[in-house]
Amino acid sequence: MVIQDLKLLIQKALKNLSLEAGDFTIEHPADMSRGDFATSVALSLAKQAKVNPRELADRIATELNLAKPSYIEKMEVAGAGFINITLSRTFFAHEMEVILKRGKLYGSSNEWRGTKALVEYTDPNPLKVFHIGHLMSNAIGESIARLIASQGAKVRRMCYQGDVGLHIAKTLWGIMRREGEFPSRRVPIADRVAFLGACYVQGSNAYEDSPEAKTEIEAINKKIYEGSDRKLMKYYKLGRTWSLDHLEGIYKKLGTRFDYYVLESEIMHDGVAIVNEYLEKGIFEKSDGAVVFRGEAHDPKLHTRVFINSQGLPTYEAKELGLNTRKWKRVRPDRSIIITANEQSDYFRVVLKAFELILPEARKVTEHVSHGMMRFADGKMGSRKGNIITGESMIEDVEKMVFEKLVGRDMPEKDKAGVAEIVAVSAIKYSILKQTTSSDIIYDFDKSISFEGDSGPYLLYTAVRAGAILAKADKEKIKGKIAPDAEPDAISRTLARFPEVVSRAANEKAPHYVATYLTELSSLFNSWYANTTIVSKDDPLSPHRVALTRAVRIVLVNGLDLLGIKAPERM
RNA sequence: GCCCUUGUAGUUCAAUGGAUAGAACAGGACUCUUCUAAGGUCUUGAUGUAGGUUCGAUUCCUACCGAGGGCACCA
Repeated sequence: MVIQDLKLLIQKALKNLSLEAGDFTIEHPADMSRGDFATSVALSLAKQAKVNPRELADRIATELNLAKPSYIEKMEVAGAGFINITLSRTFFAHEMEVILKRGKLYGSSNEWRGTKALVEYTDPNPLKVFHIGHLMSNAIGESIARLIASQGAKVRRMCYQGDVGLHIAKTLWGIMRREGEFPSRRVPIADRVAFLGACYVQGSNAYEDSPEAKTEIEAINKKIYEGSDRKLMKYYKLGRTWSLDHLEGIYKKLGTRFDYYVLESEIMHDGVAIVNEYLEKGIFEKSDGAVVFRGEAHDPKLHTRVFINSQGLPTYEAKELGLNTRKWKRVRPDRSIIITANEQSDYFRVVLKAFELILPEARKVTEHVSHGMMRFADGKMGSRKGNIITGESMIEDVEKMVFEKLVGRDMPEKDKAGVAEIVAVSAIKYSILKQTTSSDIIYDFDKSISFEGDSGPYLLYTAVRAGAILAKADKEKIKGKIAPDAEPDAISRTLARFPEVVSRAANEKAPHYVATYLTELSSLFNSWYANTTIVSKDDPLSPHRVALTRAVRIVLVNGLDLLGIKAPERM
């Protein structure tokens, strides 16, 4: 990448001037008209050199210009002592050719080559609804997986599903209360799963409101752990199968394919064994009949957590140890990334500290990436009210809204449902991925998800438009051809930055850099589109414009793909 | 009480320690005989408070104020 070359160039110039290079950065000027790159190295070195920054910048610029490579148009001093660097038109002509040539591969690199990365995300619970948190985890995890894969990492996706624990017992308690209503196989799967979700709500409310119910639910929990009650196990296994089948449909819609599925029930015994083993070694201790880990003994910012409860059952903590030990044994990743909501951040700090004492080499490669929660503009949606917006209902609602917009569009009726799904998923995913993953998302139920402006559909619309232009160019037999002497415009300059944006997004596990970038590119393209006739038989500039349009389309589609968003042909 | 995260236009979000803090939505004014108007053009408007570090702070540090989350047998 150019940026590395520039850095070397500047380092050499500094050395020739006998200046200590130190750590300096090369950035993009806020205003593109100033140049493609800028460095403030003169400003930071001025003090050491005991000269005024402007003079120093002049000296550095002069030195730089002595060995100016051909891909640079000019390097000049501006402002208080910035050195602005503008790349040459041949550079951009070449870069545009690279985009057209690499196509789908443009933006990928081998920065992460040799790294095997395991990404765990989504993590829904069978017998419970797929809620918005799972949607967020899925959107973010999928995008991070794609980003690091694009940089050459070998990526494995894992989904960890909680099929044991108190939440399951709550659902089963509800089922036992409504045994007569238990749906048959003839009922559509979505309705069967909705029944399970309703049973969970009932059980969950009862658990909090009634001490008797609480005791009953705890007893059910124990029975499931032991597998002792035949009737209970029948409903449990049936419900679990339905849930998992149903979830599979959601993953497909969202564009995720997992390489590994791990159920809590598969690793909980491992978790118990690990805790018991290290209980003897003194890492865990008994307290009030439970087995706990004293986090604060290792780090004052940590706290005590229960790994095995006083009934002898593993908590989420013990299972987590089982899971991560299995990851290490089965997959042996170089990077193990776990994506969950930030309400689990402190929990993970404690559990990972325990894990560090048990399997240090595995802990070293494990990191927890937390994302914010989705909150609602019109007050919180309490899960107890039963009228919560679930991940599924959200997709459905948005799909309906998109479908309505499609009425009267020049498009075959049979294609509309598919397009509505793509557009709806793009709207939801973009709204999650456009902002820093760590902060909460405010979901305004009245406005719902915008299809205008800074949105997923805006990006799709831009890509579709570019596609329509290319189709027209084909029809009129205008072949795209980059003009080597074309004046580089904001679009080409922006296009050429794509690989850098992707690399940064991957390294920082921050998809929003890509989302923001795509919106900026779309805005530039739409503006250009509005006052430029791209396809025009008589215009000698047309082939260049068509080629540029193709490059825009390639980058948009590639960028959307990195966000886990499909681009439709029409919309 | 302690810990974590977080405070930027009316609202929802951007801004690898750099130059004039960018968008979108909402409001106002325009814009389809032309490649998809889910578009484009113009327009009003912001860094919680007080210090500190720095040539330079929205960004780093400290305190305060506000918001969200977490802190033993849920996940």
